[in-house]
Amino acid sequence: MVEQDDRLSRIFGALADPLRRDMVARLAAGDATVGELAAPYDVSLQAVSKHLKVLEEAGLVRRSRDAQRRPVHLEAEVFDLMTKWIQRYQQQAEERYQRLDALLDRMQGRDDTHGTTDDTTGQTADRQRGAAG
Amino acid sequence: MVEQDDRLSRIFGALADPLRRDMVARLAAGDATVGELAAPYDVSLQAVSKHLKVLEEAGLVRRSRDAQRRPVHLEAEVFDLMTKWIQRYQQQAEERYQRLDALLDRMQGRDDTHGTTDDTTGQTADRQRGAAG
DNA sequence: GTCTTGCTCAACCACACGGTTGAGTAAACG
DNA sequence: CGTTTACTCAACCGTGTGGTTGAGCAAGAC
Repeated sequence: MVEQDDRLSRIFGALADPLRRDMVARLAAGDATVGELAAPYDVSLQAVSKHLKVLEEAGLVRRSRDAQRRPVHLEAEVFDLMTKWIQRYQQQAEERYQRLDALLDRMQGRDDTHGTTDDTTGQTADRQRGAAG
Repeated sequence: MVEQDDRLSRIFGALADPLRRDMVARLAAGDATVGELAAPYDVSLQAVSKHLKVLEEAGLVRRSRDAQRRPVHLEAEVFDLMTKWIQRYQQQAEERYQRLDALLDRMQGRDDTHGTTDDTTGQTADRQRGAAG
């Protein structure tokens, strides 16, 4: 679990950089060499190589060997890991809204104690600490 | 475009930290105050406050006011932005695989010279497709 | 062999990040 | 009023990140 936690951190961290995100976008269209990836940008080849290392350590990319070239390949499966994480909490939040709406409806229909809308979730407490991912 | 680029960087950057990801997970279950969020962790309240600022600037979270308390609320819509970004390139990569597969099938049916099979994308290609296939 | 190409590794530098402590602020409580 | 609660802001500090240049290495070209 902690292992995947670290993996997610690497993945999100890797995609936090616009240049790296750009590279991922480019690689989605097809494999490319380091030089080709570096070409559109105003940075050194070494910098691009570093970025690729970050992407590789995050498991987003794989580097192979072809003579003196280093073709880079996008590892698309990693996206699933992110999507799963996101959807989990997105769904949880949505369900909470639905419960909140239902509660508000019921209160309006029956009683009208007072208008403080917050605190309706059983107050801010940690009734449900299902954290960790 | 650039504006959203920056936004995505902030979002991914915010989620690159396991503690912040944990907070998001907690907030998906319901709003909480800073103190409540800080409680489970072994860091100072100031550190947690800083983390919340990062999440806020990424648009993942909103802080309001309730007396001296600062209830934190998860802004779930942001997930859509991420999901869109991910799915876009995920889909693009998958389509590429399908095209590649189709090409390889056609070649096996006709000829078997595995010379320059690649280049279906116009980029430098190497025809190794190991993982997600 | 030597040269060139395509890349990585190493060292360095400025700056951002995550943590700390200490001080300050806003609202409730006595 | 002063105290307590709940927090933010400011300053500092070690470490990580993104950039640079310079050196080195593997493989094809000559």
